Amino acid sequence: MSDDEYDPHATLTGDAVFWADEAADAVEARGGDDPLVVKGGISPSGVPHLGNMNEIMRGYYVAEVLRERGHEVRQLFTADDRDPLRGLPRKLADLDGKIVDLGDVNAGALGRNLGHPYTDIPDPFGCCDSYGAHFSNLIERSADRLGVDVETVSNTELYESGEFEAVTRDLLASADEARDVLGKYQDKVDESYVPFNPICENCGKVTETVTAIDAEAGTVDYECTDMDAGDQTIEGCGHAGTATLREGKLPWRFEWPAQWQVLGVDFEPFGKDHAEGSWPSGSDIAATLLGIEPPTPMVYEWFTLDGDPFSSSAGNVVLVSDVLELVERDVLRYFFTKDPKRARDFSIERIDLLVDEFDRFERLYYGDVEDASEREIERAERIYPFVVGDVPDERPIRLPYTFAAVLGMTEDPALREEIARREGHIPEGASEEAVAAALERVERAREWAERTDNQYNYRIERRTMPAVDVDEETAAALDDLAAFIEDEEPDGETLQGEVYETAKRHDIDIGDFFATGYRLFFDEEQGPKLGQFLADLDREFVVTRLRREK
RNA sequence: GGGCCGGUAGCUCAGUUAGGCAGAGCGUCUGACUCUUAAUCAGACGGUCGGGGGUUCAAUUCCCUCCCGGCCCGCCA
Repeated sequence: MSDDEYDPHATLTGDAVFWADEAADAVEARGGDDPLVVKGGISPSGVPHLGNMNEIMRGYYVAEVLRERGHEVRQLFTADDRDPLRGLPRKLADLDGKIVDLGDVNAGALGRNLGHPYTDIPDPFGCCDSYGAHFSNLIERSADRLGVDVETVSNTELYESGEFEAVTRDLLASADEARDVLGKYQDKVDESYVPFNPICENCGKVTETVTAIDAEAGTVDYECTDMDAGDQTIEGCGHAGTATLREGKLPWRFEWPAQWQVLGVDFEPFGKDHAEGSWPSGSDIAATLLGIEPPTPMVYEWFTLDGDPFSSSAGNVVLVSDVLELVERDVLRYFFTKDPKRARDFSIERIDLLVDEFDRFERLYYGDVEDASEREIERAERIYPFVVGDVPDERPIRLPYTFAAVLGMTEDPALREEIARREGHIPEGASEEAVAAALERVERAREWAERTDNQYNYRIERRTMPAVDVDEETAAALDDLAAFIEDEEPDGETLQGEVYETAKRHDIDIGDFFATGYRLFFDEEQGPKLGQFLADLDREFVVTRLRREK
C-alpha cells in the first residue's frame, strides 16, 4: 500500500543537478524549525560496511546543503542497539577495522547471547562496554574518517533514561488503535499483538509474549516464549514476570516513529527495503497515533560490492577504513554524491575507474577539461565543494591512478618522484607539500595492486635474482646490453631502443627477449615499459642483474 | 500473485525535469613515438537507449503493454 501524501520516492524529482538540493527543498517545504534534525540509523549488529554508510553520507549532504542555506542542523545517527542478536555473523572487526573470523573470538559466548540486546552482550574483543558499543564505535570511526561529524544516539539509552517512556506509555494505552493501524500493513497482527517487547528478567532475552498491560503503572506482564529468528528459533526460558517500560523495546515498526517524535527528526534517508514496508506503516503511525508530521523521507538504492550484495552476516563487506587504504577520502565522499535512486556497484577490482572519474570531476570544477558539456560542468561546480569541504585555491596534483600503480613497482621515493616529474604529472613550480600529497597516491595504488593482485602487481626483485634459463645467444645479448648501459649511460628512450636493437642483432625474438628481461627484474612474464624503467634504476644494480651475477 | 524502484556502448556512468542528430571516461582495435610489451599522443570501432505497440512532423524522453533484475507485501534492521 502506498500513501501518496508521504511518498518516499517523490522527494527526489530529478530537477536539480544535485539530489541533495532537491531533498533540502523538500525539508524546507515541510517547514520544521531550526535546529533541523537529520537522522540515520544503523543496527550495530556487526561490521559496518560501505552500504551502511549511506545512512550517514546521504543525510550529510542534505545537512550541508541546509547549512549552506543558513539553517542550523544537527545530524544524528541512532544506534539501534537494543535490538536482539538474531544470528552469529561470520565475520567481525576489531576497532581498527581489521576483519576477523567468528572462530577467532569467543563464538560460544556469543552464541549463548542470542536473543539478548546488543548492549547487554559482552564485547567479544573486550575493548568496549558491550557488543553494541563496539560496533557503534566502529560506525562512529567510519563517519569520522569520512570527515562527517554525527551525534550518536543509543536506543538503549533512550529506553533506560526514560526518554522513550512517554511515547511507549501512549502506545500501550491505545494498544487497540496501534494494532489497527499496523494491521493495515501487516496481516499477521492479531488481537494478541502488543507493541512492546519486554526483556526477560530471568534470561535477559527480548521476548514477544505480553500477557497483561498496565499503562498507568507503566508495566507489562510477560511470558518468556520462543522467538522465531529467520530459519532458527531462539528458545525462551518460560519465565513469567513483570517489566517496566524501560525494560524492553518497541517493535521496529513503532520504534522508528517513536524516534522521530522523541528526537524531532526532520529528514531521514533509508534503504529501499524500508520503502514499501516500514515507511508506509511508520508514517501512518506517526501521523495517526503520535500526531506528528513524519520526517521528509528519501529512498536510496543499495550498493553491491564487486557485483555481489553487501552482507555483514556472510562476510562480504568492505569498511571505510579498507577503502581509504586504496583511495583518498574525497574520492569516497564523491561516490556518495551520485544519484541515490540508482543501484551502484562499488568495485574494488576497478577502483581505478572511480578515481579517474573523480579526477575528471575535479578538473571540471577547476575548468581544466576541454570539450566538457555544460551539464557536467554545472554538476561539478555545484557538487565539488561539498565533496572536499574546503576548496583549495589551486587544483591538487593528481597522479593518474594506474600510473601511480606503476610507480609503486619501485620502493624508492626519489625515483617515484623523478619518474612522475619526467612524465609531466608534476608541474614545475609545485610546492614540496603538494608533491608529497600527490605521491601519497602511490602507496594507495600499490596497496590496490597487491590486494587485487592485478596487472600492476609487480615488484622489482632486488634482493635475490629470479631463476632464469638463458640460452647462449640471449646471454650474449644481455651482456651486450649491460656493456651498453655501462658505456653510454643512456636515457630511457635510448635504452628502450637499444633493447630492440640488441635483440635483432642477436637474432632473438623480441617478445622472448622482453620476457627474459621481465623475468630477471620482476620474476614475471610482463611488466612496465622496460627501457624507461631500467634507465631509472640505479645503474650498478641493472648491469649486475643483466650479467646474472646476483 | 500484488506493489515499489531500476534497465542507456564490453565496463563505470551522464543525459530524460521541458520530445528536437545518442554522450563521457575506461576498455578494445589501429596508428605514431628510431621501439609488437600495459605510463604518452592521435584516430577508429562500439548502441534497436530491455522488447513490442500508441500519440507526434519528430520519442531514450509522453502513454499502454510485456520481459528482466533488486526490494517490499512474514520476522528483523
